[in-house]
Amino acid sequence: MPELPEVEVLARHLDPLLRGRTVVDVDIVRPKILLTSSPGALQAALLGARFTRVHRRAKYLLFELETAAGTQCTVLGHLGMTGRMYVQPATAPVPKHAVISMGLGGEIFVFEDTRRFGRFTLDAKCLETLGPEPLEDAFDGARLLAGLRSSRQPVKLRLLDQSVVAGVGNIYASEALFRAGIRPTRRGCRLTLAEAGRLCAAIRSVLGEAVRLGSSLNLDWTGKDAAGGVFYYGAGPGDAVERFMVYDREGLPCVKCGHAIKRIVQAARSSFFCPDCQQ
DNA sequence: ATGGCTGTTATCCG
DNA sequence: CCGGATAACAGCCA
Repeated sequence: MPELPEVEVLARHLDPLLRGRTVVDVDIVRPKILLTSSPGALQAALLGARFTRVHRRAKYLLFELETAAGTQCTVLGHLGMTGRMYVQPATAPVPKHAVISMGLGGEIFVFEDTRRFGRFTLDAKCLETLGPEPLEDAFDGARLLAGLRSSRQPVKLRLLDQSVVAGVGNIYASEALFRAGIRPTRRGCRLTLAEAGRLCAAIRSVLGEAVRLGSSLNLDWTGKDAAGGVFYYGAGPGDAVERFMVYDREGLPCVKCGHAIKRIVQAARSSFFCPDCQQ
């Protein structure tokens, strides 16, 4: 489920559920998700620790804890492509693809991830190279343009580079470029300041709207019933919420001009755009 | 049913 | 150094 809005909505969901709760049991099912932290080190940090805050940076969930020893500690969670996190009753069966679970006394905090691209780790190195948070004031057209100019890549691929702007993924990159009227194949370093300003505004609006929409919905966090209703909201059966304007709409009419949406492949990933609105 | 596709990203090669 | 390809995985769809 993981781009900035989905991670932000999840952090807001988990914060009140976990804050103040104490970890009484830890089950690390897939130690590969720990990166460089050892299972023993993570176990030691978590066992007896109390959650003090859950928040987000880029696509990472940040779990702030006060350890049993009384020290402050941050655990990073990343959902990869298919990660989910939720709190379930202790009596419910732990899901097939659980990678780690933590007993909270009466309830269990579960991280499940079928493709196992996710992470749950004490290793904070991956935060060091992240670019600006797109929803913060410091992110503007000039800041974005500076990032776009650091290579000759197509602008779509620049947006996926987390050191340029943090939290944009494959779906919202296409959506933002559509809103800004910029073709994904344009070299990022060739954009004008005015175009970068439009793209910056488009990124902020598309991410901001998705956070607001996701926060307003009553989501099924386990996703067991609906066909993936939690992620990229509006996919649920009978749900009339508009989803995307170009992503996954190859051949369908552009919502603005009616021309058929095109799909191209860039760095082995699909990009979608309107050939008329995005010259 | 086989192969191509999927919301991520670290690493490997040319 | 740069940028594209691949690998890490499992499931879904045509």
